[in-house]
Amino acid sequence: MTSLQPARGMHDLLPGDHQKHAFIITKALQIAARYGFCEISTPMLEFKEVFKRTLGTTSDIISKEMYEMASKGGEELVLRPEGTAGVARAVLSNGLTQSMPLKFCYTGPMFRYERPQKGRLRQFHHIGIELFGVDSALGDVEVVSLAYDVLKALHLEERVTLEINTLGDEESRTHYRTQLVAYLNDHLTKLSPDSQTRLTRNPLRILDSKDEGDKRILENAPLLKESLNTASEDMFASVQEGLQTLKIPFRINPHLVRGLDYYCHLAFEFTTTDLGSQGTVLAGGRYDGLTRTMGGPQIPGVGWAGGIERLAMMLREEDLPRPVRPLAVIAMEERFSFKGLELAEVLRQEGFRVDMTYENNLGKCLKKSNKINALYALIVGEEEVRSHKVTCKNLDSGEQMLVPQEEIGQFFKDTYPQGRTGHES
RNA sequence: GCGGGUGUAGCUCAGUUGGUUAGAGCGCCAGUUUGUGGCACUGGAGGCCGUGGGUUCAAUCCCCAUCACUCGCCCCA
Repeated sequence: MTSLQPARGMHDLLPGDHQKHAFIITKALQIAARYGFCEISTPMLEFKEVFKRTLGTTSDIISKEMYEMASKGGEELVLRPEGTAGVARAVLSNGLTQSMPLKFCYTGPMFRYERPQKGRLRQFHHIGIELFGVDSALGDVEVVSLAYDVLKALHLEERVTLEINTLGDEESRTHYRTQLVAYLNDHLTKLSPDSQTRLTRNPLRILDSKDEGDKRILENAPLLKESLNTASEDMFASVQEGLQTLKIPFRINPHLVRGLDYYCHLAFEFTTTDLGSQGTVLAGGRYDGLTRTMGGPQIPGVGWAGGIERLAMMLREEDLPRPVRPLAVIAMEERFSFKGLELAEVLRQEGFRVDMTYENNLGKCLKKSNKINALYALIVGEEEVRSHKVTCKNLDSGEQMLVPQEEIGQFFKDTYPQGRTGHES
C-alpha cells in the first residue's frame, strides 16, 4: 500500500501544532518539577501482560483497543495504550521500591485502536504524573493541585470543571457492586442494551450511562456513598478538605466512574464542554492495588494523565508564547553569501535566531524577511564589505544604520536583548 | 464496534436538475521597483472534483464499494 495518507487515526504534527504540544509539555514538566516530580520515560512497547493484568480484561482498552504484535521470539507485545501501568512496571523492574515516595512525570505517544474522532486519535499524546508510596489524602490533594496548576498555567482553569468521586476501598466497592447488581437485575429488561452487557462486565459503568431510560432507573439505585466504610469515607472527606484549603473548585459527581480496574478511592476528571463528546481533558485517580496485581508488593499510588491533543485544541492563540522574532541576513550578491553566513554565526552564538534569506535580490529578500516576521534585516553588499560594516534595518520603523562588522554581536545585544532565545548566561 | 454527515486548487468554500476550456477569496510565484519590504495594481502557476468499479452516447454530479475526516453512541485522555 503506497497511499500518501498516514494510517488511520495517525496524524502528522506540523510546526503550528507542535509548538502547542511543546508549550503544554514544557509548562507541565516545569510545574511538576516544582512539586518534586522527575521526568522518566518507559518503552512504547511492553509485554501485553503489563496492561492485561492491571487494566482489567473487561475494559475496552484491553479487550479490543490494543495494537498487538508478536516478537520474533514469539512474545506477546503491545503498543502501550496508557502510561501508568508502564511506569508502575518500571518501579518494580528497577527495584525502586526502597525509597518511597516516588514522584514521576512522563510524556509520550499512546496507542488505542479506536474509531477516530476529533480529540480521539489512534496515536495520541499524554502528559502524566504518578505518585507512589503515599497512602494519605495528602497525596491525592497534591496530585490534583498539580493538575490544577498546569491548567492554570495554560489559562484553561476557567473553561474546565473538576469533578471528583470516590470508589472506596476494595471492601466498600465489592459491597456496593453486590447491592447495585441486585438492584439493576430487577430492572434488567428496561436497561439499555449497552447497560445490559455492562451489568456483567463492569456494572459500575452503568452509573455513567447517557441513556435516558438508564438514568431514570438509576435515580432510585443504591448509592455508593452508602456502602463506604468509615476508612473510605474519611479518606474522601480529607481530600475534599484539602481541595477546599487550596481553593480548588470541584463538584462531586457520584456517577463518575473510572473505566480501568486498578482505580480505587479518588477518581477525578477535568472536563470541558468545548470539545464535543471528547470532553475529558485530564483525568486520574488512586490505584493502590496496581503494583500488587502486577505481582509486586502493594504500593499505594495516585496520578493522572492529560490528553495533549485535547488540551492543545483548547489553547487560544493569545495564550501561546509569542515566538521570538528573528534577524534576517541578506547578501546582495552571491559572493557575499559566506560573509552573511559568518555574521549569522556570530549572532547565533549570542543566542539570536537568525534566518538566511538565500537569494540575492534585495527587494525579494526584504519581502521574505517580513514574511518570517523578522525584526531586523542585516544587509551585506558591496559598500558594506568595502567598509567592513553591515546595514541593519529595523523592519518595523524602517530605520537603518551602518554597524561595524566586529560590533554586530554587541549591537544586537544592546538594541534587541529579548531576541536572545535559549542563550545561557 | 453501531448509526448519521462530508470529501472540488496549499487553505476556506461556491458550482454543475449528467453535456465541450470547473470557479471565487486567501495564500503562492512574477512584474510595476536590478541597493530597500509591508500597501496598491497587473499578470501567472496550481485540480484525473478522495480512490476503484458500475449505469450512460457522455459522470465532478446518479448507483455500489472503499479510504479518510467529521457528528452522536460506545470508550477514554
